[in-house]
Amino acid sequence: MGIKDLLRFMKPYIAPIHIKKYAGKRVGIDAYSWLHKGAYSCSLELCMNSNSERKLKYIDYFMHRINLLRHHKITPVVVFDGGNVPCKAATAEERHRGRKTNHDLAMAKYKEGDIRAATELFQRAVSVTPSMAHQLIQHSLSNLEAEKGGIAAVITEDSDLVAYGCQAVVFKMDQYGNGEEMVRENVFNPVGRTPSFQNFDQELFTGMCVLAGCDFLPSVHGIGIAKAYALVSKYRNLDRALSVLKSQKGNQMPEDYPKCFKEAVAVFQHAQIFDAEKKKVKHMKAIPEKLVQSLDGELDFLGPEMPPSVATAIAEGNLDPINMKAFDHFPASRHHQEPIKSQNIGQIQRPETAVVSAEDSCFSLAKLIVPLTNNETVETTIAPNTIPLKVRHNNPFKKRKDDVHSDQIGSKTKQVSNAAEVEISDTSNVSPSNIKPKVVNNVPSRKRKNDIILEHVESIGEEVSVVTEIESSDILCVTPESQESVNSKLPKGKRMVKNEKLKRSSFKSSGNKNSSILNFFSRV
DNA sequence: CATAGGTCTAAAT
DNA sequence: TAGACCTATG
Repeated sequence: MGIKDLLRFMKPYIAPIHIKKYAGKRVGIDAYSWLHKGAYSCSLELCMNSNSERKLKYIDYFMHRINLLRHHKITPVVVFDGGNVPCKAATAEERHRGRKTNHDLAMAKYKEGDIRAATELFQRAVSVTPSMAHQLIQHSLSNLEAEKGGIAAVITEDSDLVAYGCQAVVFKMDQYGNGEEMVRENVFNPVGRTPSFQNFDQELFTGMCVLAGCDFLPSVHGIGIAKAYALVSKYRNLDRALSVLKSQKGNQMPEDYPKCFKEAVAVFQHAQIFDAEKKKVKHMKAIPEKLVQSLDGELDFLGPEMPPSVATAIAEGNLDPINMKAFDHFPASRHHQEPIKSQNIGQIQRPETAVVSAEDSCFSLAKLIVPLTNNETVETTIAPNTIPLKVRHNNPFKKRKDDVHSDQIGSKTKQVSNAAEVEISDTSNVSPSNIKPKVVNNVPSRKRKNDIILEHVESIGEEVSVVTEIESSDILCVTPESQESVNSKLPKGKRMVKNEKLKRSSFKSSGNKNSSILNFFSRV
């Protein structure tokens, strides 16, 4: 997902930061990435629909991070993405037909008053088109600027956010608030950085992203981020870049690529969002008449039309945007009436779920933006037990030896699932037997026979890398102790070294001196 | 050099 | 399963 290779390409513009940089600001949060990650800590309970406390561990995870932000005086604007499935790479032709058919059928049902059937059909339309809810969230995140005091940055794992034009995007924020940031302004006002985007504007940049291949449209064969950049950079105009590309590719370019291209770009620019004040769906940015014409008046790629009543219900968290059913009424015991306090970062609050301010919330279609400020009345909006989590076994933050030489942060992209819903699949994948961690802490059950156990690394706040010839089956466990000691315990030929270049990517230094896990290692 | 396609591996406490 | 890494191929 996201824009293929974008983060790697943009590496010169990505730098480590601590989230406290955004003290006093509003920061958007792509809630699903945290939900997914948090769900790993209690996947078993979720899968088995256990009643134990542990089942709500993911709330702790989420709230811990929310509290972290609030501790740093940041106003979190949490966005729940109700979208589903990334679009499959069906041909554009099929996509269009399917969408049209389902859309028509859905509209028919809707007129009959059968909202549920209609929305089911709408979903099919959506599933073959870009997941609109997903886009909307992101778009709203990036453009709330004028409306609600602005979103200074968005925390996400999804490289798409850059294409949407967020002011700043923070990727891979960890539990201490360390992350990797890309600031829009730095991209467009570069000082001697390569690649240069000095002559780009947001539209050109977005066009480049689409050309390189995005969730909504695969790239033309042979075109990747580098060529996309070259094209846009050279012609400085999307239409011209497109026609040059067409002349180069001939019929290697799908017939409707230009049309799809325009739609994809438009999705990044003009998503529908829910206007919290007027309580209806609107376009984030007006669609120019010119665009309407060039698209033949068809705008359904931006998502189905939604009547204000439905949109409002979704936005207020009363209606599941996926199945269009009302959420169950929660048991009274699950309600949390106390306002959230911003102090006490260590203590995790347990509102069962998202907290929403009635008067200050704003959201877009199929998602919820939840501002948290100190003195609001809070209200539970989505019960965890009614929103099953779809757990994906992905790996957003993999670090490898190759990252080490880089001055920049790792190039990985993110993964944000669009699933708003919910089943946890395949428990076997998360069972210990299938986990082969490269680095583990000293949880006994995780130890393996041939583990190399390192008792201590002295200065845990210092970056250290392990450069060894570790067998792939070896697991390295490192806890605080001296480096010498570490080396003495390593098998022959293996040693632990300090590596300057690891400084940023290797270690979560701030905040937690008790951390006992050296969370980086290299394998040769 | 850039891309496409295969292979490998995963989050959290 | 998706993403990140690796590499054969153009």
